[in-house]
Amino acid sequence: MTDHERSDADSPILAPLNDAQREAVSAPLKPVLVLAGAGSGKTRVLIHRIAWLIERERVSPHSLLAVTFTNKAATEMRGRLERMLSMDSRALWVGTFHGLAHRLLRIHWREAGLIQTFQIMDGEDQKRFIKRLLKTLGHGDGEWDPKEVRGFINGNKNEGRRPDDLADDHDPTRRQLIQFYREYETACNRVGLVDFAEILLRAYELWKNNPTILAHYRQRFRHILVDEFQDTNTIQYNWIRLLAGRDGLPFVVGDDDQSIYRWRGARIEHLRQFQRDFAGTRVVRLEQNYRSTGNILAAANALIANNTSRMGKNLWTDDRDGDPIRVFGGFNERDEAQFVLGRIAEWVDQGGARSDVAILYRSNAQSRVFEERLIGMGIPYRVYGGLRFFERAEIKDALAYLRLMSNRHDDPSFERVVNLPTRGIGARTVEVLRHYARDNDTSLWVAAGALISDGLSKRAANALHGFLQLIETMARDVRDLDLHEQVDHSIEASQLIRHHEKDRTEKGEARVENLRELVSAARGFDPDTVTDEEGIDPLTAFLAHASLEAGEGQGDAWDDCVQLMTLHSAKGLEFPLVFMSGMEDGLFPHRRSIADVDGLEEERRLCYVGATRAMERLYMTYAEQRRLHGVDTFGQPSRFIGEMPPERLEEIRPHIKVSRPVFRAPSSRSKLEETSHGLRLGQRVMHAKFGEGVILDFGGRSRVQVNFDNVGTKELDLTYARLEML
DNA sequence: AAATCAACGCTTTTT
DNA sequence: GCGTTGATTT
Repeated sequence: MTDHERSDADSPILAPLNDAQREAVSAPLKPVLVLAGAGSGKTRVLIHRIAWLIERERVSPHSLLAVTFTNKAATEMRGRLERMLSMDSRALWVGTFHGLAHRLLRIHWREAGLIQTFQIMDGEDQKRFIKRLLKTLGHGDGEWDPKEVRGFINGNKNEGRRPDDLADDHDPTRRQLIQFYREYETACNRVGLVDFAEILLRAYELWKNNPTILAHYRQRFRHILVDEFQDTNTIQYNWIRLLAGRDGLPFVVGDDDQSIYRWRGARIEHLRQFQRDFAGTRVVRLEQNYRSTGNILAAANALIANNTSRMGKNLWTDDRDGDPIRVFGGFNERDEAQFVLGRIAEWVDQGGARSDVAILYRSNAQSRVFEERLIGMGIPYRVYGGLRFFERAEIKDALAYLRLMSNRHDDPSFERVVNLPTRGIGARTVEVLRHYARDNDTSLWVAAGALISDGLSKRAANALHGFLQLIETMARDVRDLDLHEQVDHSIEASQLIRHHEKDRTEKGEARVENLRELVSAARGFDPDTVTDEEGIDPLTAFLAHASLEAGEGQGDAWDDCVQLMTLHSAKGLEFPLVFMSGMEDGLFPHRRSIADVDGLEEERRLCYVGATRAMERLYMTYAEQRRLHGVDTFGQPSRFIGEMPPERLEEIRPHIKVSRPVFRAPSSRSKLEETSHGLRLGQRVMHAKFGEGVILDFGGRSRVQVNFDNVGTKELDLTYARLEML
C-alpha cells in the first residue's frame, strides 16, 4: 500500500467501508455498476460516492444528479448527505425520476408543449378521466374496462411509444385501444393534465427533440447516480442513457435478485444492458451482508439459486448462524395468526420492541386476521398501504377547487366539484355541458359560460352562473394571500367544510379534520422543493407536490407498534423479528404467477426479499385451510420452503418433516379432511412427559385430544406440545 | 338528495 | 366475505 492509498483509506469517506464498498466509492471516473446484495450497504455506498466525488474528485455539487424511485429514499438520501457533507443539499438535484422529470417540465413547459399551469393526474384521476372519455366516445356501456385501457396506455408510455408508433396488427381490439390512446392524448392536452407515465415520457422527448436543451443538461449533469437500478422501466433507462450520452458518468446501484416490479414495467435486463451501452463499465459486487444471521442468509441464498440467468452473487456474513428459520403450519388462517401473536407476545415479554416486529404477507387481504387478533390482544400495530393523505376523497375535492382556480379548463376537477356541495346542478345540466363542450371542442368551463346565456333552463343557468362566480371570486379573493391562507379560504368559501360539518358522524368529523390538516400541509410547504425557478406560483407547485408525493398513510399515531405490510412494501426495510405468513402454493407464489417461468422467478425474488428483511429471527407460517374471498380453500406449503436447506429450518410441529419430498409431493385432498398435520385419528403418538398415547379427536384451532396409556386423556395444543408419531 | 340495494371483483404499488 | 360503486328507490 502506498502512502497515497493509505491516506485515502484513513479518510472519513473510506474508513468505515469494507474493501468492496471502498472499491465502488473510490472507483475511477468511469461508468460504474454496483451489484449490491440485500443488506450490503447499498445506500451507504451511494452517499459515500457522492461525498467522494465532491471532496476528493473536486466535482461541483451542481454537476450531480441523484435519482431514486420513492420520495422516502430521496428524502433519506438528502438528509444523510447534509449530515455528511455539512452543506446545503439544494445545490444537488436529488429526487425521484418523476420529481426530477417534473422539474424539467416546469422549467421548459413551453418546449415540452405544455401549458404553464399543467397539473398531474394520479392513477385514480387517470382512471376516472378514461372512464369519462370512453362514455363521451360512446363506449361507456361496460364493454371496455377503463383499467384495461389505462394499462394499455401506461404500458406503452413506459416503453416510450406514442400512438403513431403502434401498429394494430389487424387486430380490431388493438386498433380500438390505439384509438383510445390517441383520443386520450388529445383530451389530456386540451385540459392541461399529465399522468405519471406522461411526465417521464415528456421529459424524455423534451431532450430528444431539443438538442440545445439536452446539450445544456449533459454539460451540467456529468455525474448521474441511480439507486435501485433494477427497477428502471424502459423510459427511465433511456432517459438516463440519453442524458449520459458519450461522456456522462453514470454510477448505478442495483440488485437483480431484488427486482420485484416487472409487472409495472421494470426491466431487470437493464443491469446487463448497462454494461453493453457503457463501454468500460466497472462492475463491483457487494456481497457481505451486515443484516442477517448465517441461517437466514444460507436459506435465502439457496432459494434464489433456483432462479436462472442471475448475474451471480452470494451473500455471506461474519455473524453467527443464529436460530434456524422456524416453519409453522396452522389448521387455518386464524390458527396461523394465533401462533404469530403468541410469538410476538413472547418477544415483547422478553423486552423486545413491538416496532422491531414485522408481519409480512403476499396480499393485503391477509392483514385482516392479524389485525383482529392484534386488536383483541390490545397490541398496537400499523398497517402499511391503503389510502394516503392526498388520496382521500375530501382532500381531492378541495384540491379540485384549487386546480380550477389555477386552470379553468381542468375538466375532471370541474366535474368533481361542480355540484359539491350540492348546488342544484344535476346530471342533466352537466350532460348538456358535455355535449356542448364536445361539439365545440372546448372545456366545460367555456361551455358553461356559453350556455348560461342561452340553452339552459333559468334555474340551471342561475345555479351554474353561481358556480362560475364562486370560482372567479375565490380566485380573486385569494390572489394576494399566502398559500395556506389560499387553501383555508377555498375550503371555507366553497362550503366544503360546512358540508362535512353537517355530517355529525365520526367520518364527517374526520373529513373536517383532514381538510384542516390540508391547510397545515400548505403552511409547511416549501415551493422551492418542487422547483426554484422563477415564475411558478406556490399554488401550482403545491398541487404538483400533492400529486407527486401523496403523503403518509396513517401517520405515526403509535411510536412502538407491530408493522404489517405486504412483501413488496417491505423492500428496503429490516426488522429483528420477521413473520412471513401465508406461505402456501397458490397464495405465495401467487397462482396468477405460477404458470410462467418469469412470473415464478419474480415470486421467488419476492420471497428472497422477504427473508432477507429478517435480522435475527425469521418465521414462515402457512395454513392448511384458508378462507379466501369467502370460500374455504386447501393449500400446500409453499414450494419456496422446500427450496431452502432443511438443516436451516425447524418445523415447529413434530408431525411434518422438513424434507424436500414432503413439501414437493402434493397430497390428495380427501386425505386432508381426515388428517391434520400428518396426524390421524387412532394414530399412536409419543409425548415427552405423558408417554405413549393414541389420538382420539381433533379440537378447534390446533387442539388435539390424546388418550395416554398411563395418564389418561389430555387435550393438547399442538403449537406447544411436541408429539412424535409412532 | 339521501338511502338502500345489487353487482362486482379479488396480487403486488410508486410516482 | 367485504368493501366499493353504480343504479334505483323513496
